[in-house]
Amino acid sequence: MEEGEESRCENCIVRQFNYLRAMSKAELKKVSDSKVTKKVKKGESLFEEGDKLDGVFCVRDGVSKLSKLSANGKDQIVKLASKGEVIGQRSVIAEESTNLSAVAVSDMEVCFIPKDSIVHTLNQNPNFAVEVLRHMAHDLKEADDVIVNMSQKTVKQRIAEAFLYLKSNYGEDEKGFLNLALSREDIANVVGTATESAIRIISEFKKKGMIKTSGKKIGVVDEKLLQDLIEGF
Amino acid sequence: MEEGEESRCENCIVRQFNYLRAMSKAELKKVSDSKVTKKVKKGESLFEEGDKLDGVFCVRDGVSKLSKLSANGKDQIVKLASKGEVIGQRSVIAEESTNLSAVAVSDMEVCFIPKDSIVHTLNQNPNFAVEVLRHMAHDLKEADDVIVNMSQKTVKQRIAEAFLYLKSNYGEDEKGFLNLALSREDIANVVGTATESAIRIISEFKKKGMIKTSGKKIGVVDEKLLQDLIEGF
DNA sequence: TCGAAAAGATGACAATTATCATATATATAT
DNA sequence: ATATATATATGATAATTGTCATCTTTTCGA
Repeated sequence: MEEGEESRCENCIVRQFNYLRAMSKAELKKVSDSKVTKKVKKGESLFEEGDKLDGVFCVRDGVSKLSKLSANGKDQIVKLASKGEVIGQRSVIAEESTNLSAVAVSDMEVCFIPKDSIVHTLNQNPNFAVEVLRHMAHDLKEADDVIVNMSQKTVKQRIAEAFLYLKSNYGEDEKGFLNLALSREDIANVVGTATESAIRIISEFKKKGMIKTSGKKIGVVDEKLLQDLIEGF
Repeated sequence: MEEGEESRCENCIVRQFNYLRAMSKAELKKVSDSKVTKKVKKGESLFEEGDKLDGVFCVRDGVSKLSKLSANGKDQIVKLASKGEVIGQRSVIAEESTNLSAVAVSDMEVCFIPKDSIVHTLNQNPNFAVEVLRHMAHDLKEADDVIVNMSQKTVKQRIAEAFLYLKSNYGEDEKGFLNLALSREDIANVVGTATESAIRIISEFKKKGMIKTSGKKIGVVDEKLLQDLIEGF
C-alpha cells in the first residue's frame, strides 16, 4: 500500500517556502522515504543546546523558539521558526553540536530529515547548495539586524518592534489579537530584558492605547503610535 | 613578462585560511587573473552600507571593521575582519546590496575578486559551495553569540570580553600592548555603548590594575580579573 | 471543580547606562 | 612649530533598566 499523497515531500506545500524546492525529484524521493513526521506539543523541545543533530527539522505547522542560555541563567530567543522553515541546518552543515535549543511555543508538526540525504545532496547538487547558501546568507543578515537592534534601541522600542513583527508575520484573529500568543517571559526573552520590565512596558502600552490585552493575548491597536516610538518620537 | 609569484592567488598564503582553498587549480587561476590588489589606508572605506558589490574582498593584511548605522546615528560594529578573511560574500551570494559598511581600522592590503568567478565556481564546484556554506554557518553561530552577549551581559563585561578577544586574536607587542589599537569610540561601537561609558570603564579597569594604557594603546595586565568579571564576580 | 502552581501585575528601590557640559591631551595639517 | 581639529577624560545629572517583594489572576492537573 502506498503512502497518502500529502505525506510525501514531493507534494508538501511547505516545501514551496524553503530551500528543499531546489532538490531534484529523485533527491526529494529519498528525503521523503527517510523522513519521519512527528507531533511536538507546546512546551516540548525538539533539541537542546549542545545536542548533536542527526538531521534537520522541517516545520509543517506551529512555531518553535530558538534560544540560547546565557551565563546568568536567562534564555535569549534568537529566532522564531514557523511553517516552511527548516531548523538545525547550521549545526548539520558545520558538523558541530547545536548552539541553540528549539522549543515549541505552539503545538507543532515537523518532519525530521536525516542528515545523510541533506549532506549527500549538498555535495552532488550545486543548485541545492547555492540555495541553502542564499538562505543562510539571509539568516546572517537578519542576525546582524538583531545585533544592531539589541545594542542601539531601548527596551521599549524593541518590544514595540516585536509586536509589529508578530503581527506582520503571524497575523491576528477576528478580534484583532495576535495569532501567536507568546508569554510575557518569552517576549522578554526575545527582546533581551527582565520579565518584569516587559510586563511593565506592556501595561504602559496598554494605558496609552497602543495595544490591548485579554489574558495573555495581545492585540495591536495603534500601529502608528508603535511605529513612531520605534523611530524615536 | 609574467607576474611575480607571490601576487598569484595560487601561491597566496592568505588563501590557506579561507574557503578559496576549496577551488580547483583552474578556478583559482581564473580568480587570480581577474583579481585586483589594492591598498586601503586606515580610515578609508572598502564599501558603504547599501552599496551593490560586484565582488568580494580578500584581506591580505590589516583589519577592517564591518558596521551598520543605527537609526540614532551610531555605528554598531558587527565584526572585525583580518588577514585571510573574505568580506562581502553575504551580499554577493544573496544578490542584495550590503547591509554593512567596511572601513579599515589599520592600513590594509586587499584583493578584490569580481563576483563572476565566485558565482561561477559556486555553481560548478559543490565542494566549494559547501566550504563557503560551512564558513557562513560559522559566521551565523558567532552572530548568535554576539546577540546573547549584547542582551545578557553588562557593558563592563562586554568591554572586558573585547579586550580578551583582541588579545587572543591580534596579539600584543613586546611591551604588552594590544597590536590592534582601536579608538575608544570603536571600542564603544563594538560593545554597543556610548563612547563616554566606554572611556569611563576603561579608566576604572586601569585603576583596578586589570589593564594599562599609554595614549590610545591598551594592554591586558590581569587576564584573570577580566575573566572573573566576565563570569560575573 | 477545587486547589496548587504558574503567570501576570505593580510598588519600592538599586544599579546601570546615557547625556550634556567641559576640560585636557594628542594628532594633524599648514 | 603652531594652530586647529580630534580624541580622551571626568563630573553632574537624568533616564533606563534590573531586582526583590508582594499580590492578583489565570491555568491546569488530580
